[in-house]
Amino acid sequence: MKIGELAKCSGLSTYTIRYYERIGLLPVAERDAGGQRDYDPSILIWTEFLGRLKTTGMPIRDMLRYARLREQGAQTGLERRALLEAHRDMVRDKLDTLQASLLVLDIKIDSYVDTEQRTHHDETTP
Amino acid sequence: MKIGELAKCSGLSTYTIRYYERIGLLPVAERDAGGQRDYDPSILIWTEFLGRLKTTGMPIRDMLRYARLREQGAQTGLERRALLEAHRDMVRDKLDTLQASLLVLDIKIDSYVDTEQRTHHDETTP
DNA sequence: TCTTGACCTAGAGCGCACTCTAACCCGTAT
DNA sequence: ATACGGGTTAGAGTGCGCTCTAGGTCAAGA
Repeated sequence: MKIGELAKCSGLSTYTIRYYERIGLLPVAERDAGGQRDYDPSILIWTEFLGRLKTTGMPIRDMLRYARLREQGAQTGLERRALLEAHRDMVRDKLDTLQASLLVLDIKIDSYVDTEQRTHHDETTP
Repeated sequence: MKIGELAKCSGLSTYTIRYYERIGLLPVAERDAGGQRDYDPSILIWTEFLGRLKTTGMPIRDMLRYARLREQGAQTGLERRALLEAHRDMVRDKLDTLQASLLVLDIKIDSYVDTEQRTHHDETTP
């Protein structure tokens, strides 16, 4: 699997894939006879996991910590788990504040709806 | 209320307050005799609302759209409402994907826990 | 009077996460 | 043979959202 195909499958751009390799988020890729990157499809498991860390808001530097631990093998399991648990707690917090803000947003929107039903608005709120 | 106090109350830095005024997110502040910004406490309602848009991930350029509409007065209500509704939908989506990712994260963490109970790990997953 | 601390401006700098450019190489189809 | 559609590199550029610096003003307290 060449870089273009990995790009399609993973949703990352080829630029990003090379960038991730440069900084150590992706393992240094094997090369084919012509010197081009040649990926084992199992890389997709890793890119998908990275994507999940990313959508949950983990900064690259933390993914990097995880990636380095992973490369050091099984004895880093405890540390990786701790990293993930800390991250999970962060995600839960984010989820809570997001939920709270959603409620406020709904109330705000309702107030606009109300305002349109009466036909004037006092503008004392944002 | 001077800029330092607003900073304390709003959680924004004085840098950020001046920056927000520069770009139009905050109204151009009144000045006291000495030429220093002098805020009416009602500004806090607006900064709090901005904070909510920010924590829900609205980019500054959209907050700016909202702020400009607000300055144009009551007849922009419909447009503001539409903006907010679009944003709310975005937040709901984000909430859903975050929730899904949280589940995956939990499963992953559980797998680390299992792995530690057995005393070896096959490392076929991230 | 002098110092301190908070304020002012214009503009530069920063950290993040990409994203692109320029110049080159390689294999395949025409 | 040559053109094309991939790939390669090092390094520069981008967009976002601040954050800070330099050099100055101003009011109040010792």
